[in-house]
Amino acid sequence: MLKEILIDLLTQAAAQAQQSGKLPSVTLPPVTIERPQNPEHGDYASSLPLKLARSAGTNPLDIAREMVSLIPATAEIENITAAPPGFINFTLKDNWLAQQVESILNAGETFGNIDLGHGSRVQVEFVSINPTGPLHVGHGRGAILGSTLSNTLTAGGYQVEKEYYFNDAGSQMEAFRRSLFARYQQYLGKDAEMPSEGYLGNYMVDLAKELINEVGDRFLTIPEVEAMSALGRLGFERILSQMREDLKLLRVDFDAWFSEQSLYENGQFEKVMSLLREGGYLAEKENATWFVSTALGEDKDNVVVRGDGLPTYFAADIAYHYNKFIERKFDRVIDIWGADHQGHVSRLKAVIGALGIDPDRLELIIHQMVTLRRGSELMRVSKRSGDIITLREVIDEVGTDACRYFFLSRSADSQMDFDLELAKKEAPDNPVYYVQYAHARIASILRVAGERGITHADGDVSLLTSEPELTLIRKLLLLPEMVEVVVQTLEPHHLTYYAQTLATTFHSFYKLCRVISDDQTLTKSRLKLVGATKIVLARTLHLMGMTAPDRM
RNA sequence: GUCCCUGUAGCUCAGCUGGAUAGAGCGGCUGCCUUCUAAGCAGCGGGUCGCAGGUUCGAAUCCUGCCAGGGACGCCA
Repeated sequence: MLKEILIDLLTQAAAQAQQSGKLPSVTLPPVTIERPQNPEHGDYASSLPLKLARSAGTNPLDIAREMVSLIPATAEIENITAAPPGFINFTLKDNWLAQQVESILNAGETFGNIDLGHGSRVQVEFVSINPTGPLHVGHGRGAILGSTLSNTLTAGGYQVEKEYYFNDAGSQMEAFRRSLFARYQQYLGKDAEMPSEGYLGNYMVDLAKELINEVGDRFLTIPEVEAMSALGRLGFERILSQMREDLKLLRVDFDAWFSEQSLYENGQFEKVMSLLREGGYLAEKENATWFVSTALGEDKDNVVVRGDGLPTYFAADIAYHYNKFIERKFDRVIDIWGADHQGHVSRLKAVIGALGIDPDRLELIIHQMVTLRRGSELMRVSKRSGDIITLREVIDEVGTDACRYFFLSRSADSQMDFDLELAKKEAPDNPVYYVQYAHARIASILRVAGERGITHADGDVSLLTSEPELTLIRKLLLLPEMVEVVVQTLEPHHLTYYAQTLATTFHSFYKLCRVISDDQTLTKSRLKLVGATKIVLARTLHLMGMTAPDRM
């Protein structure tokens, strides 16, 4: 990429300046290249002279001028200037920019790919909600974050595996089974009490009715423990498949569904516990087994095996992460969690460190909570109590594309209100349609050109010299840099900003430059440009998991 | 009490590994459809970047304290 070339040029110029004694031999700070916000400052800029000035004890502008004089001419760069107080600005050549249209057309949907991962294996684990009830909006946020990030990591040269971890063991599952059986009995006219920690939502009643329609009352006639377990299994499978459907509707899919239960069945849980025990990280106290994380600088110790002999969620998670890193040998693991799991981060990092795994290989994305409202009315989102608005209802009401865009346009760090009324009311003005409209407009131009029998394979891109054309090309060329930003920060929300500015640039170009005109050669050149723009818009939308419609 | 996230335009939010006049969308006000989609374009107005200190040539961005909102501190997950 161009950025690397510029960094090389700067590094060499600095070294040369030092050799010739024009610049004191101080250690070079990391050479960084920025994109200036003011176009008058060129396409790229570096503040290296300003950073060098302190240690060198010289005037930054003098350093900038000296370095500028040492940077050789290249095919891409029109000019390099030193600007006060000590920036070096690079401006690209118009004809080089124009030629990039051909590169984009040749690359097609691979344009934007940039090999940062070199094929290393990264696992992205997300959603991973207990299959004890329907998904709600908060889960949707994690789902869209995860799927978009995965798409982008793939574009960034990583081999990505998307995984859903489901807790089919443990006390929540137990509470689910008992709740479901209670509802089942109640609906069949038997007196049964809901467990105190049970799932009270109406969906459990509906689920019980559905199952009765399917299997009748036969679970009343077999031993209760057996009935509960079998019925629970059916309910669990039903909820899991509903989740899959909801996620599919959101265009979120997974490569693997990982069962917590499997960790106990294949002995991995025991193996990890004995490893921790051998390492001296476990202690028996208060009738339970503890991971002594205080010895590793944590605030407190954590129970791994409870007094009743059952492992805690934390213990299962330890085994699960051991499985990810040691058994399956992922180079990097990214977990996406809601803010309510924040407190779990440091102890999990501590324990994988204790297992001899570099904690930096585990990266956590914690997204803040989502509150759902309809106007000023706050909607319930909790699973255990009462009625909820499900993710499914939100998708049906708002639509997949708008939903994805809405979740993606805010950083994971900010808590958000999902206002159904607003989302619906603003649907036609939603930025997602603005971006898609740009794509549809281009499709329309290409359609008209086709109808008129205009072929443009022989179009000459060097005719693209006007300001709106070059501005558009510059914007197109940012896509690989956006992919790089998202891969490095793990913040997919930058994509929405890019999509929006790209669409703006195109709409503006569209107004100023007529594509299909009497000038046949220019028409062909511009058809190439809008063709390239269509590719970049589509790619950006696809990275975000959205559709790129040809008509609107 | 401790830990994490947030506080930027009327509203919703970008910008935060320090850089050159603080941005976008929505809303408000003005213009623009004989020609490829007006779900569009151009322009105007709008800001003590929560508050107070500090570091720096330079702070919305980094550090400290305070205030406000959200989340977590469980032998739940």
